[in-house]
Amino acid sequence: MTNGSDVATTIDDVARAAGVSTSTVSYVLSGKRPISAPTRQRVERAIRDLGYRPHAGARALASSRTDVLGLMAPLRVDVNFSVIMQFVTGVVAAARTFGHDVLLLTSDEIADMERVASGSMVDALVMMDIEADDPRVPVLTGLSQPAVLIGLPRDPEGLSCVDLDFAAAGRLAVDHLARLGHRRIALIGSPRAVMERHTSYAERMLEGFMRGVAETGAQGVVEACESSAAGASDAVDKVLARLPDVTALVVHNEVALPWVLATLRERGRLVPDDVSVVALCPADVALGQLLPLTSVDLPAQAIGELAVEMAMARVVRDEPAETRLLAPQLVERGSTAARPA
Amino acid sequence: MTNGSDVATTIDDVARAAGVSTSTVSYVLSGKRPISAPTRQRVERAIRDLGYRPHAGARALASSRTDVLGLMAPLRVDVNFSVIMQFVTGVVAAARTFGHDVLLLTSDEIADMERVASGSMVDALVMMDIEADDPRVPVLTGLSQPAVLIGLPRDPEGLSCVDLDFAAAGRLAVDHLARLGHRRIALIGSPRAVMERHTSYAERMLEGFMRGVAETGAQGVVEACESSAAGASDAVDKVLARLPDVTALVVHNEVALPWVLATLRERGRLVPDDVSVVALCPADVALGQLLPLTSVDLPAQAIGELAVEMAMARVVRDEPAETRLLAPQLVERGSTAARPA
DNA sequence: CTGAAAGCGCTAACAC
DNA sequence: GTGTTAGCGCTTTCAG
Repeated sequence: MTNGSDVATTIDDVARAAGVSTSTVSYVLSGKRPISAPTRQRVERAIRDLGYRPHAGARALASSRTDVLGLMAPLRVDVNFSVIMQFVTGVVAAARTFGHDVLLLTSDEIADMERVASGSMVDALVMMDIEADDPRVPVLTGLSQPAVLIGLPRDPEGLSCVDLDFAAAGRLAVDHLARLGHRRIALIGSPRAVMERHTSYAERMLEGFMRGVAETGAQGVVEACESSAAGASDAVDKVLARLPDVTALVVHNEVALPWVLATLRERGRLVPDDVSVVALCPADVALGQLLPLTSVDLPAQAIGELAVEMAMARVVRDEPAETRLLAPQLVERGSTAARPA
Repeated sequence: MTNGSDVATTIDDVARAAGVSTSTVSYVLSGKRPISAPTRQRVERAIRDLGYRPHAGARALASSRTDVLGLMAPLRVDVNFSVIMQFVTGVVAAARTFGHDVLLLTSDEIADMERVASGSMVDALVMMDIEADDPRVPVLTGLSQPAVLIGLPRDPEGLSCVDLDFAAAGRLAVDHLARLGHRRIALIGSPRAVMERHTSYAERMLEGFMRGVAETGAQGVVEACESSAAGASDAVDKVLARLPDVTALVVHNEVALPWVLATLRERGRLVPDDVSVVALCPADVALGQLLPLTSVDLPAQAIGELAVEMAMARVVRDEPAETRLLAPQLVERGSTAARPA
């Protein structure tokens, strides 16, 4: 008897059916005050029998909590859909474990952010694809909901941040290669557009790479890389032109990865015999290549989950903002070897 | 003076500031009754000055409209994140043009669907990844919100459906190849898991392909294909074993595409000289390969947009359900040629 | 063209 | 351990 009609059953219907007051029903639902076992059972019975569902809007109005999380995942040029989706997946899954749903925004417009926040549609916001001087950050600070940034702006202004420690990741990749004896190392990085808008992760990765080559005394070159077959072979060729005896590549571009490898083969450079390759990408991408790649893992899904946990900590327990940079992990899988003689 | 404090300004504040009644403010906002120019301006001024935003929950409670669209995009095994994201993008963008936001569900659980619908969190639902006998469909029918399926179940039960006409797409690919003289054609399709759960698009594609080979009197073989380098080369090798003199391939697997092409090269089969390839995928994927591929376009984003339009038509204008299958379009790009002598 | 006021369905004091 | 009730902020009759 789950209410076939079109007028939804209300909390009062339940109360009447269970022979209790509305507040009692509310309290068995929220658990915010003790209810005797018998009443609780009568109420639960009535809820089931009537197929009762609290009205989200009414609840939000009365409690000023929406149980919805806003996720801003701007789909800018050259972002990798597949990786974004991994973040999103992590966010949605984690949100559900906190009883929250996710409102998805795919623009990077401040206006959208404000609409959702000031309109009280969400309890908190998670923002992806943060730039060094992201204009959203100062606005975010003024909102009444807490926000978590996936990425690290130059000035977090007291907001929570979470991300892979890309600077450490860049270093880690270089250090691994240096330890294998490599002295000429190239970074095949993000598309130019990503760099030009000063995307947080790309800049930090670059910084870590540069510091790595500097401190190991290696010779390093950097090439941006568009996310296409043409862009990848272009980048590889430029590297080979600038550093003909390059023996190691760090690749930070999931889409280009297959094409980078294909181009290397075409140019007669064997991996890992002639040239070692370290990828910075989600593990499944590294594993899905023809030759499983040694990689620094980008735990996109885990970062998404963490972002939600940090957001909920602020919503529920009113904890202070914090910044968490995950230590990178390198897994050897066979695309790296000692420098050729 | 956009209200720095933490208590949000209400419609009453605006009314007071503008020297009108609350209903007048409400009506300038909704446009549901004529307002004289002077009052309208006073109200709009007050709204701007106070930085007023209607409370979404209150509005939903009073009007029983949420201006939110539910999108169920189940992340099942072997779905292609990148393609899903294209659908999602289309849905979100289109929703915004109707003044709606999007609540994203990534599970395929009926319970989640019912929660957001019965809890009045959404005005309508859009469901992706529909199976032939999808258990969500009968439940959907009983909800008070309209739903649009992206895909085509065996029995739509009066729900709106929209999708590429995959059967026609399969036929179109085969017909194109047959016209070029090809007589032995293979379909490299979706991963086994996708077929096994009777995913709507995969089954219809297969059906179109089969009908195509049957009616053109060609010889056809079909291989499932896992979405990895290994899976792709495996599928290609199986095809070559079963049909050594195959001269044409239809590939319906975005992720495997690069690896299929790589494997063909490794086996010494040149595209399009020895073997023609037609891909069924979004245009950008076909264009992003080393050799731009002749393809039947999967207009994922456009389908997402259409789904929203159909949903809104039902919400706003209460139009009846309809099924729309988009006619496939084939674009020649150089991966297909006449059958070799 | 504008106002007054009755809810929408729920939560959270405040009572007992 | 339970009930009563005053809002939460908005929409929408009903009146004028």
